[in-house]
Amino acid sequence: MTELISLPKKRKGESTNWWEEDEQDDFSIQKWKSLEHHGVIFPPDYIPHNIPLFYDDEAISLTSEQEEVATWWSSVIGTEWETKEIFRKNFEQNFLKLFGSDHQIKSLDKCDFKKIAEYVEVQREVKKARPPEEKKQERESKQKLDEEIGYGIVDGKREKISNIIVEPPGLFRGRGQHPKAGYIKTRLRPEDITINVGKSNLVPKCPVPGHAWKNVVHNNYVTWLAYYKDPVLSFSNVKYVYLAASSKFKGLNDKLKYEKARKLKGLIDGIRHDYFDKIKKDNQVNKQLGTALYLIDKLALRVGNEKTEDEADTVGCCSLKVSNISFKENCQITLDFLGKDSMRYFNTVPVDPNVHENLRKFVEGKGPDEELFDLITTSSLNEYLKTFMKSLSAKVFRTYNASVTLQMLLGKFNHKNMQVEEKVQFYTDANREVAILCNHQKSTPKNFEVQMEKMQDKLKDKFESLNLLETHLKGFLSKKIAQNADKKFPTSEENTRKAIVRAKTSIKNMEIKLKMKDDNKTVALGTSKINYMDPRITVAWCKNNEVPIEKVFPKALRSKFIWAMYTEPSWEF
DNA sequence: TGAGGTACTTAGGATTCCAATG
DNA sequence: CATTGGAATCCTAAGTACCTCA
Repeated sequence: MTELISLPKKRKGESTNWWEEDEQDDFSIQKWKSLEHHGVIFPPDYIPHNIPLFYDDEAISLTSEQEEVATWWSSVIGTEWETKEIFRKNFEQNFLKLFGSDHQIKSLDKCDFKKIAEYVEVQREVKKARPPEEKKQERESKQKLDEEIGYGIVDGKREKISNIIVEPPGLFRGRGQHPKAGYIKTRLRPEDITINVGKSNLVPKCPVPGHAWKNVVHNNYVTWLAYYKDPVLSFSNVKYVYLAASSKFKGLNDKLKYEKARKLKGLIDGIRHDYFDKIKKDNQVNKQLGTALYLIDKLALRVGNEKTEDEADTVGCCSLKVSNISFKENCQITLDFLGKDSMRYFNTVPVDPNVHENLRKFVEGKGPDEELFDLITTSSLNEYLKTFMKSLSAKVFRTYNASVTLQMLLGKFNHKNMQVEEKVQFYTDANREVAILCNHQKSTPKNFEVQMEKMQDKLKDKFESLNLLETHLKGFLSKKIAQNADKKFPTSEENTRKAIVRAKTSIKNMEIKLKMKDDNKTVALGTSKINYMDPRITVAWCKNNEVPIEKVFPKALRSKFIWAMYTEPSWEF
């Protein structure tokens, strides 16, 4: 077997890699012994441009704070945010508050941001048009800064930090119908930040002169380096600063996640047996538990925690409403609801007859806004799962089903002689099936249609030149001089044959590309690759089939999954 | 048992990068 | 050499899960 992945050399008797160590178990209790880092840094202060806002054709000069917020709005103009009702309404309220009730500015509709918007546009152009050396220098100084403070030291090992710059101020872009979309996200100061470092390690210096961190703690039961209250959702949300995906903290948890899913694989037959039991003959609560778990297992639904009034109204399995389900003939149901990120789940599937009957009963006598599963909660469902395995919870089913599906699909591969590109396409097809199972979507790229047409045209051209080549070849065969004997056509029969082969592969590749593009129009492949499919399945498959790993895992994924790179070709999920 | 808090994973869109193309 | 479009990465919102406390 060729070694297709370049790996750090292992030294005899010395193991510096966490995934080769034995002490992974106590990670669940104590995460580290020493932790050292440079804290967080803050986005640059706002620099005013002193361009006025016009109100009833009158120039209004703004304070720096008002101007900054007005400038945010200016860059929203022309995007769909500008006309999004909640966003606009919330912004107006927030914005007017900055002026006070006796100020003449009383309505967003009458505000004219044109001059500021022009300025924003010009600045954008200026930034884009910077000379390349300047851009390069900027990039380099950014890298240097990152090199200096973008790393922490955990138990003596240098680790990348994922987010050292705290979130800049701006307008809150909540997704879907988020009740707080358009709120002002205020600027964070050192006084908002709690720092976590080792007791005997240096406390990071506050980067803003004359200011100080809110607090410094030494909590080694957690993996975060710092946290702050979210400026918009401060009542509930906390933002953490963590190490990057390549770190031991993240990698080890990731590995444990997949190991848990593999354990579920060993139990799944018993679990399915048990929930079918519950579906059939138990009391109402158990009927709901069994039926909900059936949907989670079969359709890879999220568990669906309750949400508060201050969030977009989305659902998962346990929070499904009567209006989200409809019943079709042949034991089919249609689920239609907005899930995480307000992405629509819309699917018609046949279900087990008992499930179908249960669901019909759950709906009986309820209004459209009432809960389908009114007798259970996500906690009670997870409690039920704990009876099978102490660390089992609903989300493990998504991981398990995604990984099992990938393993099964890749297991069908038996085309070792394929071109690498075709092998990659096979992999992508499997990836897509998983993504569809998990309902990972993306919006159709802008001017997708135009680009498809362009590619179609190109393909047509390629067919035409293939035709010409074949005619040219016939010329040789009938011993006539080909009429295209000039310029761009090959001068020998052999070369013509070669050119034909080249043209054919080129057409084939183009067709593959075209099909992939269309198939992937609305399917997001990345999410399942990053979060759901055990990377060892992919690594083993690549090794077995001589596909270089970088064809399927870009750099960031190779370092995230460094622990999986040593997987043996014979490994199975 | 339910609400709120905490810590972590998962998610799509925006932005940036980079290589192919004219 | 500039443009452009797809891939890769960045950003931060939005989930899950579990704990504590009344």
